[in-house]
Amino acid sequence: MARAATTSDVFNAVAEERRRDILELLRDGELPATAVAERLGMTQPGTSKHLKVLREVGLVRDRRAGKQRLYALDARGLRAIHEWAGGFEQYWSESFDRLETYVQRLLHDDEEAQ
Amino acid sequence: MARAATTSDVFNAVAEERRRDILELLRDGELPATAVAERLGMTQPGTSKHLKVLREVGLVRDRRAGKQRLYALDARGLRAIHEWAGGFEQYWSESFDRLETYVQRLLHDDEEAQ
DNA sequence: GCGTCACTTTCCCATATGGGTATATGTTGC
DNA sequence: GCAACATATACCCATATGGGAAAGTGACGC
Repeated sequence: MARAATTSDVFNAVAEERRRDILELLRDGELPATAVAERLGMTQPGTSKHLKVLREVGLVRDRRAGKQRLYALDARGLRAIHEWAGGFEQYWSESFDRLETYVQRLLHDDEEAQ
Repeated sequence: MARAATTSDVFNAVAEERRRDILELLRDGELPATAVAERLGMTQPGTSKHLKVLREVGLVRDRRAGKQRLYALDARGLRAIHEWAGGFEQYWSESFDRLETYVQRLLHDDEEAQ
């Protein structure tokens, strides 16, 4: 097997930095595909592909406006990520304490080794 | 170019569900690699590879304990993800409203088209 | 209908993945 | 030193990626 498809998951879709950039950009409002490409300095076909991935996982919506296709953020899917990471909140608060315990254990092990 | 390395980012590391499972498991405390494999029903080499990725991005730490190697969660890196997703919080709250606007615009477009 | 603009899709490629199996490394106890 | 146990690495494979270039689709204005 290979790596999971980028479209299999919001997590996978968002793993690509370019796509995170796109989402951030779209916070300011709808934009046509070309504008996204320009503002992020990406090629037009490249942008189109990234937008497709985001569309497939439901993080953006698109609507036609004449020849243009306007892309808009649909951030609801990001909530799952926020909540998943939030489930670790107490642990990253404790991390310093834990790290200290860990370091002290290492030091202790060294003493024993000598 | 291919997809970004799984070790290039916390986002990429966490895109793999198996690795998220490992992190969740380690919330209950340190575990030797074999225990992780057993509890998640993964092969030993597979687990070892996933743990390596998590180690390289700093989401787990390991220490030797005799023949065993105990892995512990270091959740600090997940904070970045939590905060990044949190930056969209107001948007997923608004999403229903936006979706409505969007749908109405679609309906409107249809009317015009007829 | 036709040219043009705005995109999307198709191809091709280099790359790295995750999974399995087999093998190597490291540590302990005798 | 050696057997046994705990992990890590090396190999192999199928797969999908992101990027670039080129070709295809759709909508508009004349």
